[in-house]
Amino acid sequence: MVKITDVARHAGVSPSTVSYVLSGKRSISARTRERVLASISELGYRPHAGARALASSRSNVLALMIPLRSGIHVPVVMRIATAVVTAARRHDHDVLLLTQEEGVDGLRRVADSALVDALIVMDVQMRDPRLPLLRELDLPSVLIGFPAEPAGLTCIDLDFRAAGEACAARLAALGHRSVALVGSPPEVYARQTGYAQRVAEGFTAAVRAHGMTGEPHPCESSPEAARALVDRLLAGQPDLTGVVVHNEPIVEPLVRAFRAAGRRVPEDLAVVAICPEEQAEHADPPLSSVAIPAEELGRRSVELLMSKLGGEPVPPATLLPPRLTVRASDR
Amino acid sequence: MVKITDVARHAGVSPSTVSYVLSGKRSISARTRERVLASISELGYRPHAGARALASSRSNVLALMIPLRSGIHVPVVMRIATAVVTAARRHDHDVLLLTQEEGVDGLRRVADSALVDALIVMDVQMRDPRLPLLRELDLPSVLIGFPAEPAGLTCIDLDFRAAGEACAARLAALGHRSVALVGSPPEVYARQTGYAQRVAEGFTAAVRAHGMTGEPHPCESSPEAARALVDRLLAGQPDLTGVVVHNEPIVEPLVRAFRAAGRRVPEDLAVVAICPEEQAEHADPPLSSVAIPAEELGRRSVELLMSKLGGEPVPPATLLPPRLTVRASDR
DNA sequence: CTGAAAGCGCTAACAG
DNA sequence: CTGTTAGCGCTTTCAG
Repeated sequence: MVKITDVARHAGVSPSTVSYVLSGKRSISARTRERVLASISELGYRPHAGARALASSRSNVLALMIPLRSGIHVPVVMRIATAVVTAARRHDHDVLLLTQEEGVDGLRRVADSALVDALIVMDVQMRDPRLPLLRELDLPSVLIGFPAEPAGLTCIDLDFRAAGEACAARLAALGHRSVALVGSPPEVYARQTGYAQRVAEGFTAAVRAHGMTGEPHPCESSPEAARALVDRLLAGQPDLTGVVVHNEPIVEPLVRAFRAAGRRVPEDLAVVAICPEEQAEHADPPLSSVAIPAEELGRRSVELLMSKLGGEPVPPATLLPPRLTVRASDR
Repeated sequence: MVKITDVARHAGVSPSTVSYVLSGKRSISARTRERVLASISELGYRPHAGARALASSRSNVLALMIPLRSGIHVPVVMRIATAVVTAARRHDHDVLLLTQEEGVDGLRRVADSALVDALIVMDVQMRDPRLPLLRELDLPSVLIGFPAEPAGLTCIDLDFRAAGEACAARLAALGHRSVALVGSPPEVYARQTGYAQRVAEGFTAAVRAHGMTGEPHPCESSPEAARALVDRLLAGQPDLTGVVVHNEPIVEPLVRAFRAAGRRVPEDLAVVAICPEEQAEHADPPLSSVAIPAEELGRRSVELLMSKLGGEPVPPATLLPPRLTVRASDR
C-alpha cells in the first residue's frame, strides 16, 4: 500500500505538504503542487480512509436510512437513494445504507462510532421515534418528510398539502363538482405518515374552497382493492366526474376499474395523479399529474447536509412546490 | 467522546483487555469480562470506526454496487440491497452503497482507500469491464450474476437456464405444443446480460427436447410493446397455447393483451412467469412461476464474503435451483 | 510557503 | 490470564 510518506519522499517534500496539497487548507506554490500531484498519480496514492477519519474526525460518509415497510413505493425510494449517492459523490462523500429496521439504535451506532458525519432519514412519521435522538445528536441530519413537530430539525419534502390542493383546484377549474381522492393504504394513515394526511388535508380544503363535494378514501395498493373502491365510489357518488389518485401502484388498475364500470378516462371521468413523472407519462392515457421529485429530494438533502457540515445556516423547512403537468387524463 | 482508555480506567484494566473483551481474540476471565462489559454499557462506549480500521486494517464495511440502468427491475434490486444490509448487520458489518455509474473507478477507489473490506457487484454482464479489477484486487468480492468467463471469481445467481427449462418443461408436461418466451427488453440482450440469454437458452433447449415449437421474443417493458408482441405472436403462431414470461413490468399487461385478443388465461392460454413471488401471487389470475430469490441472493452473497474474509474456501459458482410454484395461470 | 512532530483511538505483538 | 507498548496512516498545530 502506498502511503503519504511514500508520496512525500517521491516528491521531495514533507508529508504535511502532501496533505495540504490534497486538502487545499493552506497555500502551496504552484511548482510543489505540481510535483506532489505528479507523484500522487504516478504512485497511485489513495489516502487511507480510516487514518484520515481518525486524524480529522471526518469520515466523509453520510448515512441514509431507507424504509422497508409496506405502503411505500419502492421505485421512489430507489430514485431518492441513487440521487443521494450521486450528489454525495459530487461532494466527495460516500453513502452508508441503513434500513428502517435498525431504527434509533442503528442511527446512534453509526453516529457514536464516528462511522458517518451526517444522517439522512426517510419516511418520517408524525411522531417519529427517531426524532429525539436526531435533536440531541451533534451530527447534522436531514429528514425527508415532515413530522408533527419539526422544531430543531431540518426537513425537506414535496409540499404534499399544496399538491393535494393543486389537484383538486385543477378539477374545479375544469368545472367538476363531484370529486374524490383515492389515497394511500389505511396503514399509512394509521401510522401517521405525514404526507398521506397532508394530501388529504389539501384536497379537502380545496374541495371546500371551490364549492365541490368529495372526500379522501384510503385504498390498499392492490387491483382488487381499487376495483372494490370504484364500486363503492360510484354507488355512493353516482355523479362523480373527477378523481385525484395518490397511490402509485394502483393508478392504472384504478383507471381500468373505472373503465370497466363504464367511465372512460378522460371523457366521463377526469383523473389527476400524484406520482413519479415517468409513471404518469407511460400510463394509458398519459396522466395529468403532480410529480414526486425524487431526484431533487435526494440531491437537495445532500446539499443541505453539506451546508450544515460547512457550518452554514440552512432553512429548517424546505417545501418543494408541486408542479402540475397536464397530460391526457383530464378535461 | 468516550474512548477505550476511559473504559479501561473505569474497569480497572488495561486498554488491551477491553479490546480483547470486545474482539474475543483471547480468553478473559469471566470476572474481568463482566466488569469490562459493565463499564462499557455504563459509559456508553462505542469504538471509533476509523481508529479501529486503521489499527486492524478491517473497516467492517462491505460495498454494494447497484445497477441504475433501464431494463432492470427496481423492486428486485431493492430487495437484494435490503437483504444484503440485513445479512451484513448480522455479521457486524455495514454496507456502503455505490452506483453502477461509478464503474470500475468507484470500486478501485473504495478498495484502495480501505473504505471497505469486500465488494458485492450486481447486474454482471457477459464481458463486464469490472472483471479485471475484481480479479486483481486482493479484496474478496462476489458477483450476483455470471459473466462469460467466471474463472477466478465468486459468482452467485438463480440458475436462469434451468429456470427457462423448467418453465418450458412445465408447458410440455401440460401437453402444450406451440409455445413462446416473452423475454427481457432488447437492450438487455444487446448488452449481453447473462440472465436474459440463459433463460432463452434453457427455454429453447427444453422446447427442442420436448418436441415443441416456439422461440424467444425480446420485448420492451411497456404495455404497448406487450400488446404489439401479442398481435405479432398470434399472427405468426395462431396455434399458440403456452407462454413463458420473463419481463416483470409487463407480466400483467401481457396477460391482459392476450385476453383482449380473445385468449383467456388459463383456459385458452397457459402462462408461466419468472418473477418475484409476491408479484406472481398478486396477479390476476395468480401466476404459476419460478421465483426470483432476491432475499436469498443478498443473504448468501454476504455469507460468501464472510467466509472469504475468514479465509475459508468458497465455491466459485453458486447456482440457486429454480423452484416452480404452480398457481392458477396454467393448466 | 514549508517542515517537524505530536497525536487521533485502537489493535496486536511482545512480555510476563 | 493480563499489561505494556509500538505502531496503523493521516492531519494539524507549532515553528520557522
